Amino acid sequence: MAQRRELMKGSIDSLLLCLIGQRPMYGYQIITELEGRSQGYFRFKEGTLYPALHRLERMGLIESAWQTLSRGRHRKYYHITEKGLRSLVEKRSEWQQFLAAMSLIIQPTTDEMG
Amino acid sequence: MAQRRELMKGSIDSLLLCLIGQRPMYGYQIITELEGRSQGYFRFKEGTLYPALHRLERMGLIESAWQTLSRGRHRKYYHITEKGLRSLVEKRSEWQQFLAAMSLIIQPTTDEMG
DNA sequence: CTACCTACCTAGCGGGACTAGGTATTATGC
DNA sequence: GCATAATACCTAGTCCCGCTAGGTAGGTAG
Repeated sequence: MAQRRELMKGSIDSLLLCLIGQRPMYGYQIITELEGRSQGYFRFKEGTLYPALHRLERMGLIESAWQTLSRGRHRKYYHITEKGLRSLVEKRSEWQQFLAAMSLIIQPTTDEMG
Repeated sequence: MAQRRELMKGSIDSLLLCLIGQRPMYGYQIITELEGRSQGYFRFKEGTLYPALHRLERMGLIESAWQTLSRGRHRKYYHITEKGLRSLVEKRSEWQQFLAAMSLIIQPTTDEMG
């Protein structure tokens, strides 16, 4: 069942903005953080995450800054922008509306069947 | 905001199975029915619906039967199959899990900020 | 130097929603 | 007769995006 993959579409940006909106994070950390917070449900592949981060940065919703740890070790931290914060509010609202519409249809129909 | 389009992916099949699972319906009817039940939220384009119906039929989740009204007028009614019913149960469960995972992340964070 | 972890990146594939166009019947209006 | 619009179906091609599969590079353990 590859339905989960499809369900992701349109939600990933909201998830990323949500996390980064709480505190600056780097890519690899986002993957483990998402898996932890969702109790194992979200397991982002790198090929999913990094392009998504680049897209968000291109759109000006997040910004990045390299941070060096020890010699040669480095991480790219992302933080949310003003525009990103506004977008996050909007995306949460979009999600709520979608949720409401879905639940109007998807209900378990305990008494409908002929 | 084209987010709505992406949110659809992975949900359309569930919506269609839900409707057809309640009673046989034809394509054009599904479009108006979905718009009505969702209070105007879902407005499927024909280029979205018909390919989706054909896909569901190819997968054996629904079956179709032509019905003639007056001379020349005809509708293709879809009804759900046994396999479709099982799939619907599964999809509803998938949706619930996705919903639970999303709500663990997407919450409005009233008290999180540093 | 092999293996695995961290940490980043990307070309290309696949699939699904949509665009834009088509067919055909019925009905209204000029 | 011709145009427009509603009902009712269909589909080739486009776009977007998650993912596959591969790469770079440093650090650590055997």
